Amino acid sequence: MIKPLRGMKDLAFEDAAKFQYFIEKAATVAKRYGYSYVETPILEDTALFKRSVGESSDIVNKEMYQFIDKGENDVCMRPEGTAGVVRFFISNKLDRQQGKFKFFYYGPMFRYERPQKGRLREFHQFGCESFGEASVYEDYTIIELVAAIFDALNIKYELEINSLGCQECMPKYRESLVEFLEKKKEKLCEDCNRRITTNPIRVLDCKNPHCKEQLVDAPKITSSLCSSCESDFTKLKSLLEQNGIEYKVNSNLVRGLDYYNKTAFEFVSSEIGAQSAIAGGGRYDRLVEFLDGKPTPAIGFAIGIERVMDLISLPKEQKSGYYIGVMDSVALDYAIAIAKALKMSETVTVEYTPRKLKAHLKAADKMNARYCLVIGEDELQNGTLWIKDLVEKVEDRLSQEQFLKRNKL
RNA sequence: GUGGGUAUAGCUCAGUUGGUUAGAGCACCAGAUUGUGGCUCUGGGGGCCAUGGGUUCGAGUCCCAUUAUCCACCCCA
Repeated sequence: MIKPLRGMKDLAFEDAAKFQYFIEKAATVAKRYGYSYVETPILEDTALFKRSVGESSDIVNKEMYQFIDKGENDVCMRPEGTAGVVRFFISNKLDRQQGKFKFFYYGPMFRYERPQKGRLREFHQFGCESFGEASVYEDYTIIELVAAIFDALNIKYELEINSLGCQECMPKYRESLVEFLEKKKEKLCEDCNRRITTNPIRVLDCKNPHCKEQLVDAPKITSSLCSSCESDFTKLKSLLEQNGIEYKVNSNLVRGLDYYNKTAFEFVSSEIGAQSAIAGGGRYDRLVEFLDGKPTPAIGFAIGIERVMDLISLPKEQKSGYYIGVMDSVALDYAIAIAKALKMSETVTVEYTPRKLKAHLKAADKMNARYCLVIGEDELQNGTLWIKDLVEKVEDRLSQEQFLKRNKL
């Protein structure tokens, strides 16, 4: 038996319904915030991700589905969504226009990781990217947008924010952090020691309790910000407060992708296991430039759809549509013709196996149909239909014309 | 990449210290005075006990390997 590949799942039945429900809600909210839909290719030039996500990140280092295609191009299945949208933004020369552009997208992402709860190799993200707006009001608004999506879906979350500083303050902070870490070197774990040179900020994020202990009095980025980053961060916090969005400052919050600067945020759920980040995002003012576009400030986020799946409860489904059954196979042709007309406007299921009335009613009930329509011997003889409303519990016998007229067909 | 757990019916799981024909619930199908649903009762179909090796008179049960899967580390949404 051929099974789906490791870390890949079929999406069907209730999960499929939840997925569509999520997309519908999220897209509706995103559109209200001025975002329009964009779909970019799943396969991209490997260089795109190396240059955007960053060579130092694990994603690029060891998790990419990368291969050489038949034209000998080095290609890669996208591990995240932002790079593709930024590439689209630049390829279409939108960076040369002065306007502001906002896009939302959703679709599959691929990372070659060991699967566990909330972590698949093929997973889906819904994300938004806003280009051309440097104001901190946009930082606030995009966080508000994520919150609005979760609110629309009745999902509980905790919001954590941080500022990663800019070109001015980040390098200085980095220096002082490295200095601090060098002193503690022997007491830190292997991974942390490696990170001191590769990506020192990530040390702050280490889950090892011994490391955490050592890092208590590490210099904090939030107290090393330059005046403009500092005032933006303060403004962001007050905007969140004014608008009733609860948050916690987490000065150890580091986004795993190299392109972030200034505002970084994460939405976390305590109800879904170890992989608790349900959305993450932040500002990436330098990324467009890195990818050969004109310098353009930008900010975005992504929601992990699978992570949020268990937190969604679908509205209860009402009985609807028609079930058509026959008690004798001679009536089938007749049933099919009626079904064809009905299908212009209704969901219709025809059972081809002749059954007793009781079995048909049972089946109609099982599939949540509103109406059960049965053609038996009597109906066949005098050209009528027997129809029962499974909700109102009333039944009727109509001629075919009467029935079609009643349904305006 | 590193740990640990699990693998028996379509699904959720029982299965005694190894012992005859493999169990339940759910789901499915059929019946319970002639053509009336959701409840109930009765019956039925459905298993290479993940795969491959061992140990044994005898293995679903014990041992080894492989594979899959889950959870955690790591990483991240």
